Amino acid sequence: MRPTVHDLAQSAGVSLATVDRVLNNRPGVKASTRSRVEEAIARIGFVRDVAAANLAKGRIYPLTFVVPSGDNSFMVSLRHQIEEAKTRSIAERTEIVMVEVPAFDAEALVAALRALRNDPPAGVAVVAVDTEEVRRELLALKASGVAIVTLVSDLEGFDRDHFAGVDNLAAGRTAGSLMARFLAGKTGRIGVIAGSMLVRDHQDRLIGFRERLAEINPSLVILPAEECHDDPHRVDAAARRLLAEAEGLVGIYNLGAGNRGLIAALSLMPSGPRPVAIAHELTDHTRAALEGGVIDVILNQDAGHEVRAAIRVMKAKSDGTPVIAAQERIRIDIFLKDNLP
Amino acid sequence: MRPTVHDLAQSAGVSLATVDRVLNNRPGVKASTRSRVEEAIARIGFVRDVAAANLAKGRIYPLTFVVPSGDNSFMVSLRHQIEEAKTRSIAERTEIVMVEVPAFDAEALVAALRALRNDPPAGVAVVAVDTEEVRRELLALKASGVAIVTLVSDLEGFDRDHFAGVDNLAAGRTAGSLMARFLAGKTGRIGVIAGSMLVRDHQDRLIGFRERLAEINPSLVILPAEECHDDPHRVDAAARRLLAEAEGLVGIYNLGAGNRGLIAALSLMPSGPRPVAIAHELTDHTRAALEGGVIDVILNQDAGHEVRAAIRVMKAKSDGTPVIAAQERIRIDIFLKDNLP
DNA sequence: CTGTTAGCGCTTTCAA
DNA sequence: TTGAAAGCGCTAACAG
Repeated sequence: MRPTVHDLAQSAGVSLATVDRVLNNRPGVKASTRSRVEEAIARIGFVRDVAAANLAKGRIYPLTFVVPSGDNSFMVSLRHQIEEAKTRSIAERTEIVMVEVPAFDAEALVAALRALRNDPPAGVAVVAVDTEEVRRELLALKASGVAIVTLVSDLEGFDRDHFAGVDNLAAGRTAGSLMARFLAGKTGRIGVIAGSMLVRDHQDRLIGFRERLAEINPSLVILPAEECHDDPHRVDAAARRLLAEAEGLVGIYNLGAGNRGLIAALSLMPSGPRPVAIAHELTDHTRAALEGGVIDVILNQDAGHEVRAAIRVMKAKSDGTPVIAAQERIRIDIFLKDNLP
Repeated sequence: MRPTVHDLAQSAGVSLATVDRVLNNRPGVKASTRSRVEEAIARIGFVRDVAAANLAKGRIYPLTFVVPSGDNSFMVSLRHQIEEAKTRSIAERTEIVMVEVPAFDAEALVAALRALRNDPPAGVAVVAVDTEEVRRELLALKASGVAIVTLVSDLEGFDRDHFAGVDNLAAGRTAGSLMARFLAGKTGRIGVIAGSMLVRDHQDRLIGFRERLAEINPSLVILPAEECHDDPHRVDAAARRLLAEAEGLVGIYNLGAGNRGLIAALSLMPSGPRPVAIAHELTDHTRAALEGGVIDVILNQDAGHEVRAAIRVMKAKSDGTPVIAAQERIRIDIFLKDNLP
């Protein structure tokens, strides 16, 4: 039988209450008594039963997700996954609140975070815009004991508890590799469509893409990125322009959202060889485009995994429990039409 | 406050014991009383607290993994992950036993499974060889209430509770796609190395690979698969033969284990264009080969994920709790040197 | 067939 | 600074 608090109390020659005080390092224990208990813990190999502790405490984990509003497919799916997680709240002892703020709006984000100060949750998961103010606000929360998880987009050099998202530089490099390999030495122009170069993820993807493409096949000409703000209409227009104007457009990479526009433009092309098309995020639209051969590769981050990982990490951090690092790492999924889930 | 058994008992006008009986559908409750309680459950929205139940029951989940012995890197890593899981046993209330049986040895497997009959665990996860006897043995365990999870390799049409592994037909198709796309219309010969054509996984991979390659570029000639029984030395020899003999060997696919042999053979090639090389399972060796450009693509199944999924599913099945399907699905990971974890 | 009562391992008043 | 005792939500004897 694994030792319990009773065994521990007996073994240390103190009462249950004292054991509990030491275990939860609460004040009011003489240093000598404390060390006597700690010694006993080591001696009998006591490991505290978190489930029992949570039961006794009636503990639930109040967790807040702060995410962008708007109808970008990926964010829609992220929010959907948060709703799904709410479904599991009773079983997982969580109480999840989702706060939506306008995308790319630092002030709104700051306000939302500040509002959490009054009644701080156990953890905050946030799709962060990177400004000084945002960092300050998150730091303040962290200082008051809130576990901070950055979601999807990380804050460079910021001491969050965890990042639940992918390495976008690596994602860009992966796109570059696949583009170059699929073109196998061919030369020509590559069109790039981005959301906004003000967002870190997109910057990183572009940098990685260019780097890798240049490494493998420097003869390819990468056209300047078209910023379409994740808007399908603008993506559509930009893609048409690229396809019509660029002589020898052999590849096209949409590193942002708005794939519906890309798919529409590609689908309208006259038959004949299509450029290699690579985009991000698996949605109903991109899945259909992959299956139909309109898009060749989809790079994906699993929103469900991100949300579940964020929750597990916030809970773990909030009670000092270890996390399984490999489990919480978010992969850069590469989907061809052949390995769709 | 969420309703408890007390509320339920009161609301149904019965005692705690009766509530408990219907909750765990134990016998000895009049049908009318039972329905009265069930009604109350629905009325007040009672959801049972599994953690508290487990505490009261002192419940632990005895789980048995039956896996092949031998030094194939993937199986080594699978066993390592099982050991890792043991590490978490106290927290997860599991008691994990790992039984090793010689690879591909149906009789030994049957014997190992039969031995579980005396004291059946809550769940069995097994890397199964597909024979009638094995199926019969697993069915018998299932009939006595044991949750059955097939690991890595599934049993076609068998009613297991879950399969924790990848779709190998899809994996083969993915390999075929990548091979064809990387070769971009080039013609030539493709060498294939397999472990054993008696194993379902390998059959499936080969079928998928051929199919897909033929669809995309029928001019490629796929050489007959060399069966090397996952042995690095034999793989090495086979690869050398292929590289030396085959005029215009443009690609090589190892769908089995023994990648050390493949890597050795490729590394010894005179400089000049190498064939596109695709293999399975990310290990220290294949990682280094990817990084060094010796291998182009590694398809992977995450052994850690498989083990964790198997455990979660066995626990869930064993107490009738739902599983999060998307979380337990094992992906076909595609690794290039750019997106290594 | 149904109910009473004493726990599971830990926390939390309330006294001392 | 310490301890005794009641209780978290559920289960399990043991009586009736």
